[in-house]
Amino acid sequence: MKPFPRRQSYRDSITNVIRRDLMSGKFKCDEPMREQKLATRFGTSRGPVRDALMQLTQEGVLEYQPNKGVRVSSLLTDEERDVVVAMRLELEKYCMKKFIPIALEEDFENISVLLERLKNACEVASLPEVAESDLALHRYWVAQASPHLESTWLGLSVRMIMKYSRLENYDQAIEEHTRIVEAVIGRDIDKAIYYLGENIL
Amino acid sequence: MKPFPRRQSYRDSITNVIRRDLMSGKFKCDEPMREQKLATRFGTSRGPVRDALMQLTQEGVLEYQPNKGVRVSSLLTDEERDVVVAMRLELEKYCMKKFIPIALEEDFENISVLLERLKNACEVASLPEVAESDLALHRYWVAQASPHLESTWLGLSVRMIMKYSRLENYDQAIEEHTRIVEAVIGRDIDKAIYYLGENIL
DNA sequence: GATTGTTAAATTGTTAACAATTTAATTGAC
DNA sequence: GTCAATTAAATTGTTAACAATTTAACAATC
Repeated sequence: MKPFPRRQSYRDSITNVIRRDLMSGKFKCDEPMREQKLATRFGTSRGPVRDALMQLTQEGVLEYQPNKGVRVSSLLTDEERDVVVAMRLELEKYCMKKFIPIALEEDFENISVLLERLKNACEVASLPEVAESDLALHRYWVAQASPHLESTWLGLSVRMIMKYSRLENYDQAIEEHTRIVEAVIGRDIDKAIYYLGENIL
Repeated sequence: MKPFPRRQSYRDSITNVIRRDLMSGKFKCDEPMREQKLATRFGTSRGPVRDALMQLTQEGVLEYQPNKGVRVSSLLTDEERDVVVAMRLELEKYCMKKFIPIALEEDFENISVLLERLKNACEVASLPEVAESDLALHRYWVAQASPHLESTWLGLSVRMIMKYSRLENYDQAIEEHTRIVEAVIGRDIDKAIYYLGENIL
């Protein structure tokens, strides 16, 4: 028996931190991401940093050029964003349809916790926290319904948020997500999907 | 002045080779991908191999578990595949709409070359070649219309092909793509999108 | 002053060695 | 013989050094 199951790998924690920084606009667009600089910041070698940068490149928030490293990806056009929104909605609707019938009481509890976290973040008005807890909530039913498509979903969602953030309207965010969660717990698929459509745009 | 512009990095070439192997079913499902084994096969160290495996993980064709490496991802369910197909079609329709008005004569020539390559692959009845040239053709207008969404498109397309390959009907593949290309060269957006919808499913 | 060529610095690409973890094999007790 | 604990092997995670490439600085030429 092990004292602790395991800690999150450097790769993942670095990826998450950088992604959060990107979503909260900490880096300018087209700004190059220097491996060594990040490595010293995180207190590791360049290896895990390279892994993280690569993962974020695949998610589409960074752009890679051979021998030149990665830069912050230029934002989607409005049209491209519309397409991304449509794809994400298609995916998430499917997951919701799948999730509600198989959800357990435990799932409802977990979702409630995530909703509370989102509310707190909104009240503190901390944009990066709001973005993260928003994604964490949606991610829950995606992961439960279709782990295969979780990474696909993440890529779409992060880019959607980066392009234009409706998140800044905190009251609305709370209201929308409360409605969704209520519908989920009431196992009302149609209602849940409807509110999802109002939230994802 | 350099003698040669530059060769493709190990990372990319290894990624492409493994992806092709995966699409042509060279690896069994759930089979673990050993880094050292692949490294010796490609004559490199584990570094570039790890990069390639990570990229394919993000595309969704491999699955990663911390400290356990990656395995061939289990196939999508029929339902999941339907969702992926819908998303890819949404994306590719948009690209086609965008591409046709801005396409140059040069683009038409390139597309024709890609179509010929596909025809040849079909006549030789080489599944991996067919899959690759099929993707290369579609990829062309995606990359031209929206480089931002190219990697998103690639992930969806590869998984779609892996799950169930209509490609084995070679005559049909030739016919479908010939129709699409003709519509593109005739700058007939509606027709191109229509045939696209018949091909992507 | 602008342009080209050359050198130096910075950055990424790759490698091999070492650390940590997981998996397999072996041993020992019952 | 079965099961658990221990050891050994295999595999992944991380690091630091080196190679290749790009970028910047600088000098030379016109």
